[in-house]
Amino acid sequence: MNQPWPVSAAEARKVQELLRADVIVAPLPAMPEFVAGVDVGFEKQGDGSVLTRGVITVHRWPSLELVEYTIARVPTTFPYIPGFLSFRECPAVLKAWEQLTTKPGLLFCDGQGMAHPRRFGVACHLGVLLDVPAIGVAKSRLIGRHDDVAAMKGSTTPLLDGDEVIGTVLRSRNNVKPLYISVGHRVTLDQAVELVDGACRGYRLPEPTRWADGIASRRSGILKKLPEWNLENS
DNA sequence: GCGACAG
DNA sequence: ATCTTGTCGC
Repeated sequence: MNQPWPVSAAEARKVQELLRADVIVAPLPAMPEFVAGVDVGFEKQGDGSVLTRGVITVHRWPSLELVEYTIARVPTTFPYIPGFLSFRECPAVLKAWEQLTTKPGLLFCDGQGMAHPRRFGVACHLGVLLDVPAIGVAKSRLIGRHDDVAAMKGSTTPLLDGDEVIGTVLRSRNNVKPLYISVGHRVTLDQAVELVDGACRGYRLPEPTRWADGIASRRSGILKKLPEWNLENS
C-alpha cells in the first residue's frame, strides 16, 4: 500500500489493468456494525498550489447515526482525467483511513465502481487497496447506456456497456436526478442497490455519502450538526 | 477529426 | 471539484 504512486495516465492505466484482477464480486456475508461515507474536496492555497481533502464519516448500521469522522489533507499531485479519478483522490482518503479509530466494514464511495472503462473506478480502487467491501455511488454517468428511469423513488434500470451490465441507475428520491450504482468490492450489484436504497433517508444521497459530501464540500447545513463545531476544527 | 467525459 | 444569489416547487 505504499508503492510509488502513478504520475501519468499511462502509468495509472497499467495499475488499473493490474489491480482490476483483485476486485471480488461476491455477496457481503453479513451486514457490518459500521459503514462509512467517503468523499473528497479541494482547497486552493494562496501560492496557487492545491490540497486534496479526504473525508471519511463512520455510521452505525442500521441507524446510520454518525459515530466518527476524519479529515486528511495532502498535496494534490494527479490531475483530473475522466477514467483516472482515483489516482487524484485516493491518497487523501487512505490518510483519512489511517486516522480512524473505528474501521468500517463497508464504504459508500463518491464515484463509479465497475461502471468504468476498465471496470476499475475509485470504489474498486479503494476497496481493493483497503480490502474492505465498497460500493460506487456516482451522481452522474461516466460510461454506459440506459433507458429512462421511472420518476418514482426506488425505480431502477440497468446500466449497460454493450451487452454487459456494469451498474444500476437508481431513482433514490422522487423527481430528482438518479444515482449511478456499481460494485466496488466484495458486494454484488443487487446488494449494492439494496444497501444504497436502504441508506437513503429522504435525500437524494444515502446518509453516509451525504455526510461525507457535506463535510468535504464544507456545507454549513451539515457542519453545524457536527458534535463540536464551535471550535477551530476542519 | 469530433464528441463524451465520475469528481 | 470550484467559482456564486436568488428563486421555483413540493
